[in-house]
Amino acid sequence: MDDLTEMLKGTLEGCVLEILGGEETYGYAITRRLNELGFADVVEGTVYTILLRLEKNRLVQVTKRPSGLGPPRKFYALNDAGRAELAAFWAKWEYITSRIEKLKEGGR
Amino acid sequence: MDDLTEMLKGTLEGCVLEILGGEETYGYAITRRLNELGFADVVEGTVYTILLRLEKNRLVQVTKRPSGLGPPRKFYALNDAGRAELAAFWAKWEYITSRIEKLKEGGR
DNA sequence: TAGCGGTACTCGGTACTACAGAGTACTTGG
DNA sequence: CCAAGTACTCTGTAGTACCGAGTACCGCTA
Repeated sequence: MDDLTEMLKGTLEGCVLEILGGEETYGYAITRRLNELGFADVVEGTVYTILLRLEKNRLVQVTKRPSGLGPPRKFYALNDAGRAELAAFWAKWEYITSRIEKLKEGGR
Repeated sequence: MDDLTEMLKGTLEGCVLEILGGEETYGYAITRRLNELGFADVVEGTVYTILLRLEKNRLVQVTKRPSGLGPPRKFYALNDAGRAELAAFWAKWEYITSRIEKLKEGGR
C-alpha cells in the first residue's frame, strides 16, 4: 500500500488514544502494535510526537518505570479528559465515514 | 460537529475526485455539494486549492464556459490519470477504514 | 443608474500533523 | 568490548485544509 500519511492525519492520534484506552502502555510498544495492525510505515518518531502532544494537552497520566530490558519506559494512561477526547474522536470518525460512504453510493 | 479539518486531510481531495468522477462540474458547485453532503465547514478557498492541485498534477481536463449567471466557470473532468487516482483513493480508504475498524473491535 | 447580493475564481499566509533523520542511553549476548 | 535490540528525544520538512482578502461578472431594485 503506497503512502497513507496524508490520510492518517487526525486519525493516527485517535488510534493511539484507542490503544491507551485499552491498556496503560508506552511509546515503543504502541509503535509495534500499530505496525502489526497494518499501519506498517508508522515510525517511532511519529508516535512520540503524538504522545508528547497528548501529555501537553493533559489527556494522559504519565508514569516512568524501569524496564529491565533497555532504558526506563514512560507508561501512558488516559485520564478523564483523554477518555472524553477518545469518545469525541469516534464520534468524528463515525460522522466522516458515514458522509464519505454516502458520497460513494452516489448520494445526492 | 466540531472541527473536522485535520481528519479531512487527504480525504477531501478524494471526495472532490469522486464528485468529478460522476459529472463534469466546477468549483463553486462542488463546494455547495460538499456542504449539502454534511461537510458543512468546507469553504470555497479549500476546494479551489484542491482543483488547482489536480490541474497541476494533470488529473483533470479543464474547460472554461460562460455562465450567464456570474463570471465564466471552469469545468473540471477526470482524465485517465484522474480515474486511476480515484481508484487508488478508494483502495487507500478501504484499507484504512478496515484497519481502524479492526482496532476499534479491540483487534489484536 | 448606482448599489447590493449572489455567483465564481484567485492568492498569500497560517496552523497543524506525520514523517525523516539523527542522536542519546540502557541492557544482554557473543 | 561491542553489536543489536530496546526506548526515548529533538530539529527540521512537506503536505493539506483553512483564513481572509481581493477581483470580477451578473441581475434586480430603489
